[in-house]
Amino acid sequence: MKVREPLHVHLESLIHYFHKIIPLSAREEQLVRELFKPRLYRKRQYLLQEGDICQQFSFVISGCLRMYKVDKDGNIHILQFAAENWWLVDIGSFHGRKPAELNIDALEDTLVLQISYENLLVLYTRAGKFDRIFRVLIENSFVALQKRLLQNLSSSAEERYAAFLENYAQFANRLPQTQIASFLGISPEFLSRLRGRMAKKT
Amino acid sequence: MKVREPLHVHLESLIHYFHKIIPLSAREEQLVRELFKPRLYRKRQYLLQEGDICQQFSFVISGCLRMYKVDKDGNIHILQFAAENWWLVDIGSFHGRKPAELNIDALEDTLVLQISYENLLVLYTRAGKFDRIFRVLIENSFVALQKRLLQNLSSSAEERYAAFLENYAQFANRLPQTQIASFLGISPEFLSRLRGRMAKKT
DNA sequence: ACTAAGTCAAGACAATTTCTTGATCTGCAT
DNA sequence: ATGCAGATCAAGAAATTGTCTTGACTTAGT
Repeated sequence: MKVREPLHVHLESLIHYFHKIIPLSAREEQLVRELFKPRLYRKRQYLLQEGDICQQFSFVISGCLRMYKVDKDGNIHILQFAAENWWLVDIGSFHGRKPAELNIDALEDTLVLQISYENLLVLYTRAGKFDRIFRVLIENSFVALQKRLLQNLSSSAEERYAAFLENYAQFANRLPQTQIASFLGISPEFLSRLRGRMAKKT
Repeated sequence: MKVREPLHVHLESLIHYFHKIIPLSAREEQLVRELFKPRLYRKRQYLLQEGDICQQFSFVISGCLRMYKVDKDGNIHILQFAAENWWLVDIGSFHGRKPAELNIDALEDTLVLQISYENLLVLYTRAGKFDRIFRVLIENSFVALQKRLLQNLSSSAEERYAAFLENYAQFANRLPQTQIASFLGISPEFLSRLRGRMAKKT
């Protein structure tokens, strides 16, 4: 009985990603290479479990993650998906250094590049440019989040699903519908009916 | 979308387990309740990865774990399974405080109670009785290990498999045969043939 | 009373994992 | 040099698990 390929991977996608925000010097690239570590999570594995302190800021190279909250009844509510070139972290726990209320796990086998809290501080200290870069990242996420909240407040399930198909096209054909339903905040059965209806219309 | 039962679980199985070895006082029970933490690992999730220092001594509440070594050719050799009411830890790494050569992962979704190295020291300091309890635990494991080694040195694959069926009956119908083969040190194909043969005989 | 949406249960499909078998190979002991 | 223990590789069958859909019924709001 044998086992898995090695974890030797492209920091390149990440460097390229940063470059698109602000070009990096050779020294800064070097820092990135040193401080981000690749790691493979297999389907269903946790990156973060409720109650633990979130130690890693993750950039997805391949695969797909989800971040969710489990409520008192055991229902799960998905806050975010993250696939190739997305970031994922429980910011509250990571920056507040306190136990997470959220969970993160893998929906597919997923390769990430991670930087630990300590190393992120090092990165900020040694190259101020990353303050800017990460600010931009967070701003983008913030805007997306607001948009999503607004969507939820104002639209019917059908409208939200339609919006999802537009804004998150990459996920629509990739994720099980149970997951999409949980992201939209409806039951999988109802989503199935919605899809039935919508297919008829067109 | 719902999910698994909550992690609030029977410390009771563990307390009961200790009681069978030596009765505990109320204060000692209290220590156990404080120092052991429940945690859910999903199928295929690692509890310990080669190179990391083993931080936790685990008691299985439900599910099943395996501890194994990966050799230079990438072959895996299973040293131990652990199901309900079994303990599992890489003692070398845990007590030696040095990088593990072994891996531990979950063969099923598995709920464990874990005590960290630091807390185990606290436990020993605050209640000497646990020195005794854990000595007994280790002794038992040691004996089982010796027995298994002897078995391996002296028997054919067929005999070893027969012995496995006797001594580890609880695992035989529960684990995939690939895992059993790896535990016995034979190929899954050969195990399949052995089973074929043995079925004919009877 | 109608609509949006939920729950529960069952069946149908799809995908993944596990088991078996055949063919072929190696090493060792007779 | 033949026979047996055991390995490897490939392919298909069988079993298990995960996903999607549908029907029947319920609840809450307008």
